[in-house]
Amino acid sequence: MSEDMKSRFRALRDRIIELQYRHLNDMQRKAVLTTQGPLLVLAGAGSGKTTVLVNRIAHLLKFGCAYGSDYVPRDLTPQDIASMEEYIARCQDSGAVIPLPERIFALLRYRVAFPGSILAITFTNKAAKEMKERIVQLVGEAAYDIWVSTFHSACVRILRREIDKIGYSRNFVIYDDSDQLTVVKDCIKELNLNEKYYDPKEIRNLISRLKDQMKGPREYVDEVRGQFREENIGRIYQLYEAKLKKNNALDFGDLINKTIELFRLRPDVLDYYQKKFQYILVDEYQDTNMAQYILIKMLSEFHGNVCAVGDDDQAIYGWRGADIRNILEFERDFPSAAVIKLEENYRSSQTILDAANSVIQNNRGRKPKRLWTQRKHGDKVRIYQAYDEHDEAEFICRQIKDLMQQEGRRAGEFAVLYRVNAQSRVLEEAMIKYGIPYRIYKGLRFYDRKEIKDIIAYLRVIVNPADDVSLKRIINVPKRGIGPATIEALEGAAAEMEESIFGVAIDLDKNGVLSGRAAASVKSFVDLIMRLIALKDTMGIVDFVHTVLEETGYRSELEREGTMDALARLENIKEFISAAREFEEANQGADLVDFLENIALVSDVDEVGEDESAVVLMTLHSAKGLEFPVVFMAGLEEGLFPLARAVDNPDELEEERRLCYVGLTRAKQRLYLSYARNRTLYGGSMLSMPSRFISEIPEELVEPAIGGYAFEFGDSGVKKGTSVDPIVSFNLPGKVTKEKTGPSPRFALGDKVLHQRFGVGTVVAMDGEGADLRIQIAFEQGGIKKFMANLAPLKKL
DNA sequence: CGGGGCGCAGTTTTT
DNA sequence: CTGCGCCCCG
Repeated sequence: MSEDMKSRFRALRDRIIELQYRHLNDMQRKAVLTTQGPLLVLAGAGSGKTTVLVNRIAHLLKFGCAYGSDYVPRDLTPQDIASMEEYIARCQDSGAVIPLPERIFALLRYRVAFPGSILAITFTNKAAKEMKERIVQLVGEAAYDIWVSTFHSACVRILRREIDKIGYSRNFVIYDDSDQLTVVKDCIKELNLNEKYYDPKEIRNLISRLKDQMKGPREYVDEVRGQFREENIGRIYQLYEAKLKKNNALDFGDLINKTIELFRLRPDVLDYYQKKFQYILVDEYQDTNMAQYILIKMLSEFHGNVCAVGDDDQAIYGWRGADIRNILEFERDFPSAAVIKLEENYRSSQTILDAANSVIQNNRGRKPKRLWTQRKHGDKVRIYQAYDEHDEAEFICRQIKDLMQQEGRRAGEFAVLYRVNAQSRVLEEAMIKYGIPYRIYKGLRFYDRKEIKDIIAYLRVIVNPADDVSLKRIINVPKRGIGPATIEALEGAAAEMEESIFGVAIDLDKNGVLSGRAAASVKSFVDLIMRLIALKDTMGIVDFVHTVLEETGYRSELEREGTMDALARLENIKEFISAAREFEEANQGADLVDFLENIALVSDVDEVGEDESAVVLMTLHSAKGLEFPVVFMAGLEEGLFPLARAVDNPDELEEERRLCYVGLTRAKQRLYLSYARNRTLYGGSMLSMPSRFISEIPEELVEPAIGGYAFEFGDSGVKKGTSVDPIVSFNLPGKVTKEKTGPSPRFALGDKVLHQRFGVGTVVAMDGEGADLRIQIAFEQGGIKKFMANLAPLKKL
């Protein structure tokens, strides 16, 4: 075969492969076709990164490493060249992707990937599921063997097979953060420390963060040597680790760290997985922590094909241990990495993107990016200055109603985003008042409910009787006469004998730890558990859950209670059972261990944003990854967003700004930003300045929303003379006219005043002067309220 | 052991 | 203003 023909073939091959991805933009296509070596895809918001990931995986399965390679099939004929040319011509004429003729397809493929050699990591199970579905659409059933999962699921999958090699039993249970908290509390108690000085939540979080950085108790203690309190925390951590180990339990951090430990201790195991995973893809790379980075680094060592996709501007989980340096330093960590930026946005109007670009530009230490779109500029960003949070909420509701009426929008097209969950209540009340269907998406997980945790604890004990934490939870639920003293005796004996509580309880006859009535109660509990253990493999999961509920008396107890609360719990249990049924149907042959694992790792019982008929209310964090035609961002006030505690910490402030960026880029068509001058939060009221993020948006991109109170942007949240200029300045015709924003009327103590909202009242206190005059008014109805005299809609009577 | 009262804290939460 | 955790009393 002539060199000429070879190079002709390569050129045609590459051209044909490119044509397969003509529906992608140039950068997306490049990301799909760059299969060899490390690759960082910086995917801006709405830039189609999932499309890239999915197509990339499909491409690996279909064409392997053909593109750009030297490979030329041996049996290539001049005829083939001709038909390749003809195919290209046909494609170009039709403008569509014509199915590849069999022969050409065969010529193009080179070292195609096995599904089992691809590992695709996502951050949520939902994302994993969606990705898998989309891959199935492209390549069919081959997709089932691809490892598309979260870090945690992938690690569990490995550990279930191999963890016995590092001294755990393979039926380990997974502790979620509330289990962690229980253990931490136990530790504090056991060490005779005071929960006042050793806040369990704080310590739980610290332990998690340490694990994210792969720091064990030893490393921590070394670090804090000489600091009394920290040393004690180190002791708590140490004990915590011992307890988990003893209970044969792993927490979320362990899932990653034990996998790393396994790989370090057993090079043969590492070798197997390194060779297995020829291609590794990591989505949301900006949210990875150090341990996860190390894991990826280890796994990719052999083949070196890591594709990290993410957006440093959307890194909003630093407080959860995510380390933004992972994405910023990818090129250093993976030398010779290619970097591709996806900046074309398919979601928002240019105006919205410009606003988002302007805000995020104020962050240092980011990868320069600028989102753009081929779409129209669209509407300006509307800003509403509300008198207070009620006014703000009502504005949002009025606006939603108007848009539904005038533009025929459905409720599902709107999202209201806020910084803290506490903001949702007022919004919710307004939604009710205006008769707008809404859904609040709260982080409250279904599985966190007491009754569900109880059932789960039963199931865990049945699977793993060494699980003291779960055992203690249910040993006396429902009441069966095993009080705190009894439990303490069992626990003490267990510690002494280096046994689990259940291990002690099962041997009461021999060890004589208890006697009399307590012993009898414990014995019957042990019998109950033994009976259930014997039954667990004789029936399906759903039947077994029913059996547990009957045998333990849990259900009858609730039925007996008969209160509203008990009924709600029974409802939740029903829901749990239907979740179990769903799981059973979707996973034929899965056992109880699998089910429990699913519970621990999968939180989203109900899907977000699937409901077309309701406005969705959620925090900015929860909104990540979603999009809505109309977005309201509420509470853009200094002190709330950015949060007060973030303003004097540059890193935290930047994270707040990224959060703002995430919020802005959720909007497809319309974007509203609002803030309240008077906000009551947590019982205390505060006077707030508009968020600096508002003033970071150029004036020409914004306009005041109708009906707001006049505002002048000299009062931007940032002091004059700092980097942010007070840029927006206009007055609105609206509820409040200029006279009311000018020099405040001279109020005196005892004056009767009329407030637009609260009606008639009497001035009872004054503080400050001029524009800063604060005034307290006792209303005839509604009590005493505080105002800024020159802002409040007040009239002297 | 359960309920009521008190005191206190109170970002964000993919696993 | 909530929600909870804890303590005390019946």
